[in-house]
Amino acid sequence: MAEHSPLPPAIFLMGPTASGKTAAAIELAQHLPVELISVDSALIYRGMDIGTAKPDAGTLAVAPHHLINIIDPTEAYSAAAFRHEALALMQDITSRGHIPLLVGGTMLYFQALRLGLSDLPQADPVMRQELEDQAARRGWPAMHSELAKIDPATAARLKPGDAQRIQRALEIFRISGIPMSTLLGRKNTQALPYRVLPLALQPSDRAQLHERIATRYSSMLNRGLVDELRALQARHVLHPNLPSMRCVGYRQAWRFIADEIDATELLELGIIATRQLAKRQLTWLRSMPERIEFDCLAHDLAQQILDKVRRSLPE
RNA sequence: GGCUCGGUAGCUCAGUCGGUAGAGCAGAGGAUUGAAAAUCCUUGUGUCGGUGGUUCGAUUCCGCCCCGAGCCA
Repeated sequence: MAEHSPLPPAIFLMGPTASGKTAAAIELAQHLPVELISVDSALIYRGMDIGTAKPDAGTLAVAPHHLINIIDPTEAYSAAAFRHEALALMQDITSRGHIPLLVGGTMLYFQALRLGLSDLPQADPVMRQELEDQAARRGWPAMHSELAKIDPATAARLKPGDAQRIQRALEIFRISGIPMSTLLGRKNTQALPYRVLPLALQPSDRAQLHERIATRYSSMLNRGLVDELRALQARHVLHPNLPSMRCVGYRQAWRFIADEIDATELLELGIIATRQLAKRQLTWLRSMPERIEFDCLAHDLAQQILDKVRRSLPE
């Protein structure tokens, strides 16, 4: 461990959806020389504002967030792209004498930043389509057996029903000729050159977070989530399988517009999907070592975080 | 008031030709390397509405009662 080079500080503010991350981050930005980087796989989309609970223009003017509104809903993003861009931004911010404050709920992105990613070939839409077509003919279990022949370790790790990961493993092999497990096994320590303060927002009472989620989703619908999606559909060529259209809330709104579900189901299913998202995010958080926990239901959450950050970053 | 159909897991329901019951959803837990707000895995004991009767044995058959929906008066 090279703890002699004084690493510059960085703050991670991680929490499930509806935990009040954004409000806390904005509070910090008003008192400390921080710059915000959004760590959120949904806030990246331009035009997807209501359903992603994106801070409004006024808020963004006061507290600018990097990595918000960077691509159209027709495009795809990735953990690798995030890592690349976030690292560059962190360097810029640090060179300006500021502290990078990474806020969000996409835990894979946080992990990719902190632990790095292996050197894998990037996604190839043509190859994926090919694999998709083959799977449609032969079924995913057959694709899983094919994977078992070329990469037994990965096949053993993946469940035969996990189409997405089986597809990725096959894609990696067909592009590079090397099994995914081999590539993942290569030494690849890309330690993050920052002293990270990992703050985790978790609810002391899950039921209360669930209520907050229900209220918030209901208000998203009142504020025109469905119309927002209609506008996007008019402006772009969209498909329900696009990553953007699989975002919680939008997926359900799509089904409502397609007349598959009624307004009652739209509300109900959207709330359920959001709760399940929060749950998955909490699973990630629990598995993160050395996190500093806060109860996101505390009324003085922002103040607590501010105090903690001040104590941890002696200038 | 009479008739009919219902009352089984938090919800929607299946089922037991009589041997105390199981799916989907929800909830909970877990995995997670270029789609991650994605994708996948694990996890089901509940006075089978109540009460009498028949029976070795009733959630199942019969009687009565309660509750809900519908139809007829």
